[in-house]
Amino acid sequence: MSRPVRVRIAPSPTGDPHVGTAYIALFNYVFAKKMGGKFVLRIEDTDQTRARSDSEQMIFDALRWCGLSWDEGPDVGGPYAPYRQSERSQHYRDAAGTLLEKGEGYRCFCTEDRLAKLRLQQQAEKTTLGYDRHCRTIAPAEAASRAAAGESHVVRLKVPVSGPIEFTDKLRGTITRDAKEIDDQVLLKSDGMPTYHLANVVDDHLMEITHVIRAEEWISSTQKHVLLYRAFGWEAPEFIHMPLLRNTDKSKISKRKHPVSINYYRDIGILPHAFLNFLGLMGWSFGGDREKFTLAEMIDVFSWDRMSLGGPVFDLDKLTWLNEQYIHDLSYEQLADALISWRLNREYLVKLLPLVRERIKKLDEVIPATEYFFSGDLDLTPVLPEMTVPEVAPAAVGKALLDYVERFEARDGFDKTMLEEVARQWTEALGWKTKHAFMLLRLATTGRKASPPLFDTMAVLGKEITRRRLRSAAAVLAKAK
RNA sequence: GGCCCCAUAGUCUAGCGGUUAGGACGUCGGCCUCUCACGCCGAAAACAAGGGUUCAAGUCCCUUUGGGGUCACCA
Repeated sequence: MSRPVRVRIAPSPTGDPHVGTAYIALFNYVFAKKMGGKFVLRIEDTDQTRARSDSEQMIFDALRWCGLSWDEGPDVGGPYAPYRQSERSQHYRDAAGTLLEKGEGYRCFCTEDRLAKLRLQQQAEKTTLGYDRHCRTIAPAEAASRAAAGESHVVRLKVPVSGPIEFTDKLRGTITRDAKEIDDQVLLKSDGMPTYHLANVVDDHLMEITHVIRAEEWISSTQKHVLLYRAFGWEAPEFIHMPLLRNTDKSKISKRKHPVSINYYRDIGILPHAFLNFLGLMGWSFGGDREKFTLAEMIDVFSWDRMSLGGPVFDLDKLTWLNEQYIHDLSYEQLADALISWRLNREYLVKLLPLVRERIKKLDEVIPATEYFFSGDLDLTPVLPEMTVPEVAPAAVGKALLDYVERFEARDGFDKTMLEEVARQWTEALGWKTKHAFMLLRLATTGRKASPPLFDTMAVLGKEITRRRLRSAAAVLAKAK
């Protein structure tokens, strides 16, 4: 393959900027730079039910904070624009039309209800799961007229009934699955939007992506993508599936068990270089016992044969140690700058001073009064005895805290109005007295019985710190007796 | 459960047929020191199991076990 190297990171704007996105972005970036190629950022926002309005910008900001930049993307443009899938609908509709014409795809009119029943039945009979190809035999002309009459439908891929489908993964060699294990994947949803499978193949082809570097979780659907390239008559890119970052229990890293937002690491005072360096240690090694290295050095020596494939556990202790090394290397001037760009700045002070001005009599009181605004994790031991709700077991109190987190996670943004609204609904659902519920939140988020107004405080602390403190409190309570 | 991926200390990893299995985090001990931290020195700690192949296996092959992923009109 002599085409110029083009790789992409394709995050979905469905929540907070994910550490896995940074991880995969890093390796895409490094490989692109190593090969003198281009690194593209493409937003995969085809799921309108899950899309969050503030998510896309947070992804840009978070990746830039890491020190990664892209040659083409929604915000910087480029020769293959647009880079937002929601703005590329016509491409996917055209592609689906092509498949229909070629007889490689077909319209499916099955209702969600029918599919749900089918799934239940298959579970009961313990037969292989998957679509039963009910609509595959409808004559194309009939299907076309039903569609023209406005009947709701999707477009599915006509997967071969059997036969081995294989592809080569650069890190793992040939991976084979039999077509009979693969069901007829939905390509175009009834709302006219493509699924990931269609969109990524169409876009990777149109954007002339040469190497698809993505997480291991995609391995099992790669055969579908190969089938799609084949159906279109397009050359498939090379596939490189990275290992998955893991929780301490080895499962795929997840927000219930581990901080996954890049912003969390930023907010607790991890330096971007340390963060990127640490991600570079996950599954990859520099060689020669070297653990501390810059992005430029990583690019310089980069090679895929230094990858190991066991899923690496994201170890906060080691990240913290590495961060310490970076901090100690900083000059005092640089450290001052780092602190200022972190939280010791006018912007943050202006945010929190409205909460403390009435509470101080002399300037010297501001630091002690706001200490928890500048901390990551708190030591809750001193206030643990206070963290009770009458008639409720500590473990249940902890669970309730988790429930509150779930509730605000489900909402856009992170402002005091939303936080209070959610808290009041939550309190009511629990049947607790407001003063007990709110004191609990106060103790968990500030470690103190007295604080500025709770929801203002949470808003200033930010989502990451707030979430982490509430989860930590829940964990402590779960262990309490 | 079917299919697929993976497998060196608690964790991140080096190793690419012949090593006393190396480094790092963490843990423990000591030194340094006005305290703490840093730093330095040291210790415990690993090739999942069983079969092959080979003069020789952590390294190659097979099986088992274990872990993970995936089975959506989510990505």
